[in-house]
Amino acid sequence: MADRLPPLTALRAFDAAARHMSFAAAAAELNVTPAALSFQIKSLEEHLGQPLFRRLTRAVELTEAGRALAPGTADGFAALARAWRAARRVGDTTSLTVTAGPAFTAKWLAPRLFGFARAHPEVQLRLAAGLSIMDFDRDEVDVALRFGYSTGDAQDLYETCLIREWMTPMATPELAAQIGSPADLAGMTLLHQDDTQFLDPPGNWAAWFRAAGMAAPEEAGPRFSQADHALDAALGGAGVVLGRISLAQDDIRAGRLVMPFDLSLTTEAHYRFICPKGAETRPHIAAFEAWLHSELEQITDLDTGRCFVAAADIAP
Amino acid sequence: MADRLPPLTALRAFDAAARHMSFAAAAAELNVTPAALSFQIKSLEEHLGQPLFRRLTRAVELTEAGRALAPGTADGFAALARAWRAARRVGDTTSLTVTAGPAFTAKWLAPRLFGFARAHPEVQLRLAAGLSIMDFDRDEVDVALRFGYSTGDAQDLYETCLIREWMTPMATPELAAQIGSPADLAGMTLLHQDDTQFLDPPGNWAAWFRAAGMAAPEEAGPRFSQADHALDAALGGAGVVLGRISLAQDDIRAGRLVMPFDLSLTTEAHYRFICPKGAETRPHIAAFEAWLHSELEQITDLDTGRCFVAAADIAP
DNA sequence: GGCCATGGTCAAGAATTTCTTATCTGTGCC
DNA sequence: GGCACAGATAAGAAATTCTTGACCATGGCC
Repeated sequence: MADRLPPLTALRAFDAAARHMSFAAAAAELNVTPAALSFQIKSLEEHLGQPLFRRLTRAVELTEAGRALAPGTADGFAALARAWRAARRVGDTTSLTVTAGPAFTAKWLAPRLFGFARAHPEVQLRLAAGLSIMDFDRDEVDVALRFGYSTGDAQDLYETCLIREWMTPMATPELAAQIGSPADLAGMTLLHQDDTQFLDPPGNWAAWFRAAGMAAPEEAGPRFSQADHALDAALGGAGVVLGRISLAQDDIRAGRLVMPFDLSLTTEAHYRFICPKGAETRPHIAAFEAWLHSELEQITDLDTGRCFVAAADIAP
Repeated sequence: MADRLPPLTALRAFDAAARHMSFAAAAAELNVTPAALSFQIKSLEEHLGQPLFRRLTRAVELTEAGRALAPGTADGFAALARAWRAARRVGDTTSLTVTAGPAFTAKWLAPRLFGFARAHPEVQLRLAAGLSIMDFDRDEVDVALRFGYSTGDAQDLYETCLIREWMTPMATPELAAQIGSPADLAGMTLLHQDDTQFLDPPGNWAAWFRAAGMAAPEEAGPRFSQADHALDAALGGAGVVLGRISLAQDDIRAGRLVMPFDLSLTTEAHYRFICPKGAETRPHIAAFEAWLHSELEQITDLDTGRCFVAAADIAP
């Protein structure tokens, strides 16, 4: 019984007092009179059996017991507040926070967001670019768009596949004019990106050259940690990139980049739409998913006439 | 203001209900009637604006909002409970939890604990061997004994130096009989330990040989992650260990190990007594610290007649 | 089919907690 | 000395939380 928690209101009063190091300020924060706060602290100290604050003449300071208690209450109430915000978000159909990788955000999502905003003016969309965010409650995110393999072991997640990705060499029209056969690439600057490197099998130049039936030239040329930077470099004429179609779509259609070969590398990795199970039925999330699917469908035009080789089939 | 926390009693009721997935069981845990619990949940749902549980015929299940809230409340209340236990511990003068490294626990602390228990029968001592434990509140530890450098930047810690450590070759009397000069060691099995390796400069065989004015023989021989295991191996006649005097004290006095050379390596690293600032005045902690100091004083006998070289002075 | 046990809900009044008002104390500062 | 400040105390008021003693729906059992 001695381990059971003391009255929570008293704990909260202590937390506020410890944060402000002032009973008066804490009382103001909690919208109560200083007298009430003083009473709460006193009752908590009685529960504990020893004082938590040392009352100095016009300030208070924590006793050792108070110092032991304060960080934990701060953590505890912060966790409760975060949880409560997460629960409130569930009922909120006016704002929608989406996290996606930086490359996809820059090259695909951001340019199209205006379309979604026009179709759904009632929804306030917020983007959080980054790869690491994955705790929906903690990070206050509603939807995650991720490139990779479906783990399948996430029980409480709703997950759908958005598009099948494929990769092929891409370059500016001027540069592409000098390319006749895959062998020509050996003499050119190849741009590498790290973020398809982690795939197994990796979707990199070596894999593409194997698919083309030739040995890969020595690994050289600049490396980029983000695919969009590699693509931007190619747009500037810096070299040939093994581009991801999802990211390059707009540049291809606009003629800023061309694909000199039909040969395209496919991979088991997909773009996936992920949200907490049950969230997919909330109207604004359902609307966003539907919009994504309809927008991404257009990408399949570019599939026609291409020759696909799966990275898994040509693994060394 | 919508972000402000709802009534905490209601949150706690929800937490219990979510953990048990049963209102009746939650009510029993909190020592209230099911009606009271039902009322609390309902009031929480009103605060949130949507239901947290779906009431099935003879069970309840969480809604999406409930699933978003539940893990956070569990974390939050666990943090509060931990903090409260930590605060209670401060007023408790009957039990004392000490953490020390595994080697020091095995070779020095544990054999002497009986003496402390006899001198202070009112204190219940608990040992927690391990190197990683350092959060006094989180891990519910009162005192830590650590070997290493004083960081000095820990504002809210009380820290005193227990002993100056030194190292010298040690072996069984039989094995030591074959050792005349440092050069003889080259042909023998040297036992290595990893836990003085991290020191800077490291307190290892290479350093001792440098101090002895000769090149270290090739790094060979068994390695131990814990110093007490290396010492135990030496006691079994497996080889020569560069032993730490604090750990070997008893074996040296008993004649189970001998030190064939006067040459001893000292280091800037110390054994330190560490506790939260202010805790050092609590009677049972003060008693323990005093006892440690008086016990460790005896070790200085072994200093007489030895030749000390600081590891820092002979760094390569 | 009827009955009972189970698990949750509701409403009213009781009990307890929590808050306010008003007054008081000690200390530093002008 | 007197004032302002920061907190403490006491008594009564307000709010909350709880219990009692109903009720309801459902599934299993005889």
